[in-house]
This record gives sequence, C-alpha cells and structure tokens, in this order.
Amino acid sequence: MTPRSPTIRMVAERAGVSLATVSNVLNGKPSVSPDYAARVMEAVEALGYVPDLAASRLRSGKAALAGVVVPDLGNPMFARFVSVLEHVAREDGFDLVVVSSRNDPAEEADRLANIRAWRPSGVIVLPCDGALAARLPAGWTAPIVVADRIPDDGRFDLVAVDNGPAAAQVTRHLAGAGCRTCLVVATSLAISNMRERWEGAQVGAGAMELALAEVGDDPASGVARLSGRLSGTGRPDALFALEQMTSLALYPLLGSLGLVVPADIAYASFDEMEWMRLVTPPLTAARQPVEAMAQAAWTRLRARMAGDAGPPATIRLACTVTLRGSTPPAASPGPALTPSGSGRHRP
Amino acid sequence: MTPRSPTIRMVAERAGVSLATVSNVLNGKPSVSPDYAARVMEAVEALGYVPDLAASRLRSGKAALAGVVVPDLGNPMFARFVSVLEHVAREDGFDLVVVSSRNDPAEEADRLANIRAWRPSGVIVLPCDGALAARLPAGWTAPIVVADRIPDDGRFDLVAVDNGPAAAQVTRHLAGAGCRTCLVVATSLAISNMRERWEGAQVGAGAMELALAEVGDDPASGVARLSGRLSGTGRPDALFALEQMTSLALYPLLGSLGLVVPADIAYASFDEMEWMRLVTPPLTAARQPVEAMAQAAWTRLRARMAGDAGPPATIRLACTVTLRGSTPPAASPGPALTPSGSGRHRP
DNA sequence: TCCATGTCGTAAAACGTTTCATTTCAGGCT
DNA sequence: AGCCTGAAATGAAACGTTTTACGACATGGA
Repeated sequence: MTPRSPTIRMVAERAGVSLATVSNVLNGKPSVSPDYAARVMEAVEALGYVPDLAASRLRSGKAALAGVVVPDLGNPMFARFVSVLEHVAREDGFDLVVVSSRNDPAEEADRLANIRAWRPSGVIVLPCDGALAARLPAGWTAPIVVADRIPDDGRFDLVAVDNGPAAAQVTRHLAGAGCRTCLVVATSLAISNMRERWEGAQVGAGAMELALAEVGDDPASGVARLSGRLSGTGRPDALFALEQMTSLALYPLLGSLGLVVPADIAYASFDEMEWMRLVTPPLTAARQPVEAMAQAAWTRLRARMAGDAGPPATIRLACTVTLRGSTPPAASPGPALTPSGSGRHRP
Repeated sequence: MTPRSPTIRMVAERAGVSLATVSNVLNGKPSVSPDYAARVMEAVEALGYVPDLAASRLRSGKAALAGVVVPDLGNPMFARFVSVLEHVAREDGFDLVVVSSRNDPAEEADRLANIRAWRPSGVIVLPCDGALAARLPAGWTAPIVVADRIPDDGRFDLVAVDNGPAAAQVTRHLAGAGCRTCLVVATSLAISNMRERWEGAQVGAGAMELALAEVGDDPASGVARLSGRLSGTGRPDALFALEQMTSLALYPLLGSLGLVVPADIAYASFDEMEWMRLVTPPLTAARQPVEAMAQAAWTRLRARMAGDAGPPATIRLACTVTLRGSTPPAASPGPALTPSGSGRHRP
C-alpha cells in the first residue's frame, strides 16, 4: 500500500554490489575502486536514495543531531537565538530538534526526556528556572550547554550576558541625569537574569531611590496593575523595564495615562528590539548580543561533543547600552556613553 | 568509556521479565498482568530508562516526528508560526525538526533531503518560491502541507491568507481617503504572496495611480534606493509596504526625509506587528492570522498522516485590516470599515 | 614455485526496538 | 480423563544501517 523509501539494499542490488560497498562509498571510505563508486552513485541518483539517519545512528552510535530547549519560541529574542543556532549548527551538518518549555518547569522536564529519546549528541538549554539539574532524567549522558539564564548548579557550561553591569550602566545614567526615583519593572525575580539585572540596577542607582514591581509571566496583562503607582503624586520620575515584552506592554500604558516621555517620566529598557528605535522618542536600551550568544553556545557544545572533558566554563558577553531620547541627557558630560546614535524620528 | 543509555534489555533483566513484556507494558498493550506491569515500571524508574525513538521508529515504521521548513526563522512572522506549530504538534505528541531555507531554493532542496533522512511522518513547508514540486527528492513519500506561500503545482494541500482581498481593502481605503498616487513597496514579486498582494492592490486602487518598487530580499538595505522617488516633486502621496520587514525599514526613512505621516504622505502596511501600534501615528495595517494558519496547517497534516487520501485542499484565511492614524480618514463615511478599534474584516 | 603482502569486496553480526508466532498454563467443557 | 479455549508470557525475526572479520585475487620477492 504505502511505498516505502528505497533502502541501501535496493541500491546495492541495482548497482550489483554488496551492502557494505554502498555504505563504504556513501561514507567516503578509502578502499573502493572508482568504477564501483560510479555504479553506486548512479544507483543512488536513480532511486533517489537518502540514508535513514535513525538506522545509521542506531548502528554507529553517532548522530549529527542536537536539541534546543527554549522558554518561549514566540519571544523574538529566543526566536533569534534559535534562528542563529539553526544556521551555525547546519553549517556543521547538524540537525536541530526544537522544543519550547513555555516557562513551565514540568514541561521543561517533559521536553528534556522527549529530546533524550532521540539520543542527540548534545543539547542547548535556556532553562526556565535555576533548578535545571534537578529535572534532568536519571541516566543523562549527552553534553549540555546552558545559555541565557543562570542555573543554580555550577556543573554546566554557561553562556550568558553581563546582566548586572549593563543594568548598572542604565541606572547610573538615569541617576546622573537627575532622576530621583525609579521604578524597575520585571516579569519575576525568580528568573535569574531578572535578579542579576535588579541587583545591577541597585549598584548603579547611587542616590536614586529604586522600587521594584513584578508583573508576572504575562506582562501584557500584568502591567495593568501598575497604573496606580504611575499616576499618583508619588509617581517615579524614571521607569526601567528589565525585559522586552514588559517594555512593550508598559510603553503604551504611559501614553494612556497622559504621561509624556521624557518630560514627565524617563524611560529605559533592557533587551533592545527594533521598534524601540522607531517610537517617539526612541528608547534608551541595553542590547543583548543574542547572535553572539547563540554562536558561542554552539561552539562550546561542539567542543563538548568532540570530547572536551575540561571543567565547566562560563562565558559572559557584554551588552551595549545606547542612550536615546527617552532619557534626559546626562547633566554633566560624564564618562561618555554612546551619545545617541541614529534614528531620532520626530522629537 | 562513555556509559550508554539504559536499554530495554537492561530493564527486562532488572524486572526479571522478557524484552517483549517490557515493550508491551510501555506501549500499553492489553494482555499484561498488573503485577508484571508494576515490576517493569519499577525497573524503568530505577534505571531512568527512556525508549530510543529511532530504534522504535525503525522497527515499527511509525514516528511521532514532523518536519518544518521556513524561509527565515529570524522573521518574527515565521517565528510565531513555528512557535504555534510546535505547541499544537506537541499536544499530539509530535516532535519537530525545524530548518530554515534562508530564502534560497538550493538550500531548501538540501534541507528537504535532510529532513527526509529522518523519515518524518509529515512535513510542513513554507516554500521560498513556487517551484517546490521540482525540488522534492525523488522517492518522497511523506505527506506535505504547504503554508503561507502558494506553489505553482496544485497537488499540495495549502493553507494561506487572502492576500489579494486584504491588499485591495487597503488601497480602496487610501483611494477613498483622497490619495491620488501610491507607491507599493515589496521585497520581490517572485514571491507569490507579494504577487497576490500587488494584484489585489491594483484591484482596490480604482482611480488612484499605483507604482511598484521591489527592494529585494534584504529590505534593510534595499529601501535606501527609494529616497529619490520619495523626495522629488513627483512623490506619491501614499505608501503601502507589502511586508513587515519592508515596513520596518521604510518607516524611519520617511522621518529622515522630513516627511510627516499622514500629512505629507499616508502610510499603510501589510503584516501587522506590535510596534505598528506603538509608533506615532500608529500604522494602518493588515494583520495576518499567523496563529490560525499554523493551527490549520497542522490539522490538515494530521489528517493526511492519519491516512486521509482526498484531493488536495486549499484553505484561505481572512486578514484583518485596521485603520489607524497613519492614513487619513475616509472622505465620505462610505461602506464603514472598522474606524480604528478592533478588527472587522469585511468580505 | 611458493609464501608474504597488499588491495578490493563481501558475509554476517551487531545496534535497540516491535511484532509475529509460539509456548505455557489454568480452567471449563463434554 | 480428554479436549478445546483464552490469557499471559516469551523467543526470535525483522527494521536499515555500519563495522568487523574474513575471502579472493593479484603482485612481487625469495
């Protein structure tokens, strides 16, 4: 009924050679005469034969397959990560199984088990919380590289950005520009990045008074609860969104409250996205080197898969803070951050 | 040296039963006594056994694995598509191999062959051009559902949006609002969607004069060439970007040319993104139901994988045009499009 | 002539599953 | 007792590869 894909046996028969010879040709083994090789290739072409990677892996134990677990594929930041990863992995001949944990530890554990069922030669995880180690299936063997978020357990390779220093740089600028109070808005401090950013923000704040608001995993609805804190007389004169989705949800709220940026309130954001350059005024933001992070994670995983057995390494990449119209200029010229860059749209 | 994952044989030995019994327990076969089942489960837990899906597929011929080919994972629109797809597929117990063709037909062919090597039970393709059929590896057997872009060959199931009518709706509004000339900006008419949108735009234009500009696969740099056509005396009084990335690149260009929207020039876009609501003025845009498209594609594929052998089906989903501040209001009240708020479609 | 020494090919055994066909065993019927 | 039935468990054969070990056949040196 259903015609099955051609197998290596059919190729062998059509070429009039043995199974082993076909295999040797396909895997570029040295000892095979040119005419036999030609016969085999002809048969392969004619039948449209594509080797079955599952069977291949089963026998050889080697698979050009890697897994990726991200908290949320719908988030453009993680989408870019996967996009770059897919590209560099492909350049090394690797295929990718992509799963999303939807920020749920239970789902994360489930997806990890699922990925393991494919016996990939390595996995890259952006864990949804710090307890990744506790959720690994028992007999795990494949190398793991953790990216973006910081696990409690130090036994993993880690690639992340310098959340703290970058956040400090932002608050330092706000304080230097004369802001007295600043509301910092995060999804949840349960996420290690947010914690690092919050702590960094405190470091850079100096005399500026800092307050924290957590809006939860769904910022789009969570920010609504902040109206009160933003409209009263005691409202802060600066706002710092620690994450892109939060920023996206928060920004229109200001307009609806009748607040003008930056005259009434200064506004800065972590996790730069393209739209931040387009709005009026453009947003001061810290850009994460997502592409570099994906690249670095792959390089590290590649090394592990090749047998590198060194101690776990941690790589921290630098964020870039760009000052734009949404924050007032520094009172004193100060230690020269990037002055403004391009895209002022219509002040 | 490298400790391998536990196999079904180890489970069998530990539980003191046969291989077949373990398999029967794991696959929920009926005839197995409760006490044996318990013994097996205990062993599975203890060893952290996870069945090898590759071996399982090899023997049974059934795999809960599907492939997805998208033109560009970095594009938020495709990222959302994959995100939704991954979710619904997972709900049916399917894993996903995700590859990006980077808008290159040769890469697409290569990736398709690569995906086939995993023998997935189905594949969803967003082809980079119409000639998908010609690029399928010879002995292809798995069902294919095409989404978003329209293949020349009618033999595939297709899920797409109603590009033409939606584009017509936009130009009809522009014309009705008094625009006399409109520049339509696309990446390339080689892409079927763009063609449909361009043709639709012509249908809706009525007396309004239409011109077309193709900026190529990389709008970010391509739009620069449009400065001349936008600054001279003969400049159009409306601009219609047929795609989100183009819109993103085009929009800042207006500001740098000193053009005020909508006073100097009206602006509308296909492919609504969140930032379009945030800029000043907010953008009139046609929203594609990406989530519904992914959902529908999966449903169709699911049916095919289950054996549905009916003729190829085409599903067209409706876009939603939302009028916002970037286009002037309709001159006469007219046939009431959604004034601004939520999206009404209009047949 | 005859044995080392290659080179090129092949048969057959694995890899971890599922499934087929078979065995075993306990009852329930005449 | 003898016979048939069905349930519960198992042995062994596949699935499509890669790999190991070995065979055939020249070649060349003694």
